[in-house]
Amino acid sequence: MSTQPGRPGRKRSEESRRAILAAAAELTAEVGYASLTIEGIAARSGAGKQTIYRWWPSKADVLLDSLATKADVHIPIPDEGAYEADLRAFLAATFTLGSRPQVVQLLRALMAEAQINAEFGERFRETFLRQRRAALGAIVERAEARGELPPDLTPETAVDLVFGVLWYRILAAHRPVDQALIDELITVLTARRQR
Amino acid sequence: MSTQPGRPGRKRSEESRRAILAAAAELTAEVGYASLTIEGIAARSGAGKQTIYRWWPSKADVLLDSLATKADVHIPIPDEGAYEADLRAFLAATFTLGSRPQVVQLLRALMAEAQINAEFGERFRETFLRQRRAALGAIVERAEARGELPPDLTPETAVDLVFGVLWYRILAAHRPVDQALIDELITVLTARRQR
Amino acid sequence: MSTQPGRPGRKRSEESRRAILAAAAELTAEVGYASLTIEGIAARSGAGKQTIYRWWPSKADVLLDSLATKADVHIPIPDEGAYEADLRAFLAATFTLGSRPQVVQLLRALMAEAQINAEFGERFRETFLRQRRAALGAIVERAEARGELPPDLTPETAVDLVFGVLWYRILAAHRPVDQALIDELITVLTARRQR
Amino acid sequence: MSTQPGRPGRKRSEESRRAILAAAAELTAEVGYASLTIEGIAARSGAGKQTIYRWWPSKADVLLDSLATKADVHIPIPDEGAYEADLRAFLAATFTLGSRPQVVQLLRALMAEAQINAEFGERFRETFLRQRRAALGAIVERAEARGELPPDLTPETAVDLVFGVLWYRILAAHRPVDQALIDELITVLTARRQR
DNA sequence: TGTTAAGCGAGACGGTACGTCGCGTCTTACG
DNA sequence: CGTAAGACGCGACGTACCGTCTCGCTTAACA
Repeated sequence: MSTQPGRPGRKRSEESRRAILAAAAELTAEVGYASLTIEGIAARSGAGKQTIYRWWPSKADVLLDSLATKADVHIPIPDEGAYEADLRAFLAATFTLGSRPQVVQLLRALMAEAQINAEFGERFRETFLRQRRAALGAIVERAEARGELPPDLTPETAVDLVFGVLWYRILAAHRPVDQALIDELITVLTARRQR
Repeated sequence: MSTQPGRPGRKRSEESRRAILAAAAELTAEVGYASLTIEGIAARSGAGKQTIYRWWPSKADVLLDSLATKADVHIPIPDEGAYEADLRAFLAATFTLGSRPQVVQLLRALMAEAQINAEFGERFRETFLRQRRAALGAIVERAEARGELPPDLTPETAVDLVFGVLWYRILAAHRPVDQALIDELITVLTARRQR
Repeated sequence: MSTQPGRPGRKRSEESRRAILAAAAELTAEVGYASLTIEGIAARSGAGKQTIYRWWPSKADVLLDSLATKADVHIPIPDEGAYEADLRAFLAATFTLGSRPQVVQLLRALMAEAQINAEFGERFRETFLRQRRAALGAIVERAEARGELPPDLTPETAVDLVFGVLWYRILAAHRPVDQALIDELITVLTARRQR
Repeated sequence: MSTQPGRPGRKRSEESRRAILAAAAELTAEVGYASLTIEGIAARSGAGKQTIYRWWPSKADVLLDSLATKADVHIPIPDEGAYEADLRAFLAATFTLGSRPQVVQLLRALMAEAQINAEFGERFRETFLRQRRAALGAIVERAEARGELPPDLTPETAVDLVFGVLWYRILAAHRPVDQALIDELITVLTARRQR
């Protein structure tokens, strides 16, 4: 995706790159993903279509790149020593993100495209989804090693449960993720409630 | 969507309807949802495009209709008296469905379209998703009334958890749903294990 | 190029056809053949690009069709009984046509395209050029039968000489064809001058 | 079009120039003028596009230059003292050239471009066509001064007749120029036969 | 012997048009 | 009035080249 410096020929224009990512994000917010077109992005950004096709294989990849640009999308792996605190921090961070309508709209579009376009699906899973799973996975595995996970609940399934609800609310239920859900999730994912 | 009987003119052709639904399902399996087109369905089924547009608002609606045609998609609400048995029956039925690749492919396409096309999304949620939620919801609410649900777990969230994992595995993880997951889900959704 | 009447489906739109031919001729006059585009013709005529591609294989074919539309392009084969009179009539008609700048511009473009695009060249020769050759050819062959052609001049070459000068003036010399040239040509093509 | 000698900087690369002219000629023969592109010439010749644009205004000018490179394209003005001998020599030389398919293909392309691109047309006429006219013109004018031209045939028209047939056969008739035509032309252009 | 300036291959850039695909609408003739 | 057929206006696709613009490098003439 980037040009080595020691080569002949004009360098990739960083200005165009930024303009394209910005235009794509704006247009998605304005007209929706279904009406988003490469031609529209080119026109809005002042770039030529070829410049977009040169660097991204599809409009979804432009959006994926644009999403990565937004700073707060990167969720750190919390490690405060305590399982529940880590979990709470992770969920809070993730769900804060989920409360921004523009980001949610983007996530819905990307997940949809991933279903329809297998190659993009691969990229989406490998880059975006995997990172998120890894973050929560680290927390949960640490907990399991300390025996803080409920018995009969593998770390894998625990992670599936969390992301499952999160995505289900975004994709199917259209209900916001709130504090109550966080509490319930923590109840489900910790052994403490057994008494 | 249907023709009143007591009126002049030719009646809707049941033959065309079936051919269209079949062609749509076949083509989705063969070329994928992204490459599915109304023109393609018309050509394969021998119908005119107008006939399709007359009875369905979009290609996704044709597929949704085609899905409803498949017999075993209709999941009954089990009521064997015992919460865990009901739950197990529901999960088994649902997950059996999820093990048929063609059905899974269809579900992925419809869920994707629901993200991209708001009007279809509405129809998809109202007809397809709601029925399923209602089935599981009935079971879980019965359990709650009997105090068989874990404390701090509302019926709503319990249902979200189940469908969340199911859809997450279909849409994001691409891992099959197996017996192990069913057992874990039952563990999470019943209070009994706490002691 | 035409639709049989006894078939299903919408008929070819005669209105579109006319609008396209007119737009093509106008645009050629306004911006020149080099800047003539199918998109431009579509925009000006209010037709879709596909409609143009459906009926004509290239922009040159549209122009060729448009040329055939102009009434006075059709040159009759004169037969007044006398060779020189017939010849004079044919040359006058042909050269009158050659004095209309728009037609000349069109002819130059078509002849150019015929050099560059072999398939169009074939069509241009078979439809347009051949008819003209046939007209003059009839006159000259009649004259030869009566021994009115100069000795050692085959009818073929006689026709080549006439169209040669005509096209050469149009394509290479950019000089108008005038009465003097007609007189000289008649001198060359008749045996009378021999004395 | 050429670099002044007394200045700093790298000199024009003769090697590139030759490679470009050769590539252009080869490609025209291989894919035809319509598919000839500046990018193609650059790729084949190993030159950069900028180098081509620096020295030639269009692909047709490259070909015109390439044509001038071919040795036998330069037709001398014969002067053997006798009109008919000069004429015969000129026609033979010209028509020999016309029997080389590659040269003919080039001439067709250049004449076509001259119709379409006015500026190139000007250059083509001023450099290429004018020289040829001058050569034949000299012969014919000499003959006229000696009274060897048929009466009522101006030198101008005589030259038009010759080049007319030549180009007509190349552009429109696609028939080779043969000895018979030469004989007929000489008959037409000399007064001798009249008696 | 450096400095300066032009030419060079490479290749990204903003554009324009291409020819194709599919949309959703609209006649047709037929049942 | 429903139906298969198919033309229509439309909009976007992804591609090909255009002519221009950096890049880093090479090659000369001049200081």
